[in-house]
Order: sequence, then C-alpha cells, then structure tokens
Amino acid sequence: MESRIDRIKKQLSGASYKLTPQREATVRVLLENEEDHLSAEDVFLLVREKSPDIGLATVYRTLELLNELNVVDKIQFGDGVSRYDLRQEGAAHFHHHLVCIECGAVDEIQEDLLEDVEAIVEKKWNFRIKDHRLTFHGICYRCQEDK
Amino acid sequence: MESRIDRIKKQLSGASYKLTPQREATVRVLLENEEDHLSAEDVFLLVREKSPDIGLATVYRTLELLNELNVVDKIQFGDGVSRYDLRQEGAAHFHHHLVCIECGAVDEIQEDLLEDVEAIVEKKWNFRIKDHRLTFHGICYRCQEDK
DNA sequence: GATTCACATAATAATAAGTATCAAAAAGAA
DNA sequence: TTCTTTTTGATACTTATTATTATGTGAATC
Ligand SMILES: [Zn+2]
Ligand SMILES: [Zn+2]
Ligand SMILES: [Zn+2]
Ligand SMILES: [Zn+2]
Repeated sequence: MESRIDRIKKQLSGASYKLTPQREATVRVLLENEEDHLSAEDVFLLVREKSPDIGLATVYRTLELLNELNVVDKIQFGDGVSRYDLRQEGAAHFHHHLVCIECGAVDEIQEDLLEDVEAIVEKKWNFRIKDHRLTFHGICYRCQEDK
Repeated sequence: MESRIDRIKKQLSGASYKLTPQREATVRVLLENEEDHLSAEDVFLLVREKSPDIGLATVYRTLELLNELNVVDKIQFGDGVSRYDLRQEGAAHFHHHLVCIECGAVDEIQEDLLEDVEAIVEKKWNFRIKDHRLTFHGICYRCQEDK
C-alpha cells in the first residue's frame, strides 16, 4: 500500500503536482476500497471520516487530477453518477464490468479479452484505439442461484 | 419510414401506450437523425421545429418510455449528457461506438464482434448477459489523415 | 349528447451532480 | 523574513433530469 502511494506520488510530482495531505487521504480511500466503484460523494464521505475538514470540491478536483494522470478511470454505469476506479498498475487497458440488473452488484473482469476485437476494429475501421469501455448488463451468478 | 413508425406504434400499443402526436413527432426526429447521437435537449429542439408546443418534459418522458420498450438505447459517452440511439430493428445486441478523442466524432460499428467474448464471460463468470455497452476511444480515420 | 375516467401533456418547481469563484492558507523560493 | 505560486474550503452557480400539478383529451358509459 505504501509503495503504491509512493508510486502515485511520483506520478504526481512527475507532472509537477504535490501529494498534499488531502490528496493522499483521497488516494488512501481509493486504495482501501479498490473493489468498489465509488462515486465522488462516496469518496468524500469516506475521506471525511479520517480528514473531517476536507471539502467536497477538493475531492472532485483530486479525482479529476488522478483521472488525467490515468491513476483512476472515470466510468458511468448509467445511473447518473460518475464512478472512479483505480487502474491496475501496469495495466495497458481498462478492465471490464459486469453490472447485475437484479441486485446492482458490479463485478470486474481483469482479463483483457478484447485483443482480437480491437485488432479487427483498428484494421477494418482504421481507428487507432487508445482506450475502451466494456460493460455487460445481465444477471450475476448470485441472483441466478436465488431464483 | 412510415412502416417503422407503424411497428413502433404496435410496440407501444402492445404495452398499452398510445402513439400520441408528441410521441410520433419525437420518433420521427429520431428516425430522421438516425446516425446522430442526440441528447434529450437536441431531440427537444428538433421536435420543436415541427411541433412548437411540445414540452421538454414530454420529450424526456417519451425517450424514457422508448428506452423501456427497447426502441432506443440510452448511452453515456462521459460528457455528462445521456444520448438516445435507435436500436436497429431485429438487432439482438446494441451496436458499438468509436469516439474520437481529437474531433469528438462518434462512429458506429453494427457488427456484433463480441460473440466469442460473451461466450467466455457467460461461462467463466457465470453471468447471464442481457445487454452490453462497448465504446472505443481513440483517433478516427479522418484525424489520422490530418496530421 | 353529457358525464366519467384514465391517461397524457405543458409549465414550472425541485433536485442533485458537478463546476466556477474567490479569499484564505499552505508551501516554496529568494 | 518577504514574495510568489499552488492548493484548499466554503459557497454560489450551472445544468441535466425528475417531480408536481393543473389542464387537456379521447374513449367508454350513461
Ligand atoms: Zn445480482
Ligand atoms: Zn472496476
Ligand atoms: Zn476524429
Ligand atoms: Zn450509435
């Protein structure tokens, strides 16, 4: 955990930003809730438990900054809120999501799976892919058992 | 065009909704701008050219209704606005998008391309896929030529 | 034809996510 | 120290979307 914070700190300073206490507190919340998909409001409430004086705008600014540095990815699942997802270190591509339409759970797929599709798209549509967003909507394994 | 409206009318009445003049005007705008990715506001402004008395809330309600009936798909490209995309008639799956990070153009991929990936996901993650969203972000063919 | 009644609409108020503003504080540089 | 730049917190604001409500409409019943 500390080493990941150190590396994020280096990414920030490489772009001449500082890892202020507020930014560090925000990053810690993201690291401690890595499997969740937190909204800015979620992050704000969690950060405030440890750093009660932080402002909401600062959290938004920090998340925006981390997004620009590709430390986090910003995603929309269609519920009207942006969510922030730590990018796996060294991951070339953003991971995929399984959104359950029954219970709302969001699971992750870390495997790429899209290599072949992307090769076709690059070639046939002459499109230079920089990033992707892939989300499946359906019934998760838990809800299938419940029926 | 008229036949497509007729079929949408049947879909509506099948769910005991009526194709009111306002709804028909909205559907016509969607049909006439099928390759665009219009926001609710865009649709509203276009509908109002022909039907000046329509209200914005009615457009929102109609788009919501059409979305529930799977006549349109609602998508977010991350710019803070929902966009509404007519589903191809008879298409089992929603088509994919290429969003250019240079010029903002949005192109479509009607081919499915995901059969293999979905088979893997269904099996390995035991997830029953009902729908998907796939968007690639990158440089479109036009912007590659421009450099 | 007049009367219900359920649905649909327009206008507008309300909500909520996100952004802009700005003065104060913190952090460096000199 | 003093000067300068960056960052922050509070808050005002913007904007997309939803809720409310009174009005309208058209089929069904009397
Ligand atoms: Zn589920
Ligand atoms: Zn994720
Ligand atoms: Zn382009
Ligand atoms: Zn499309």
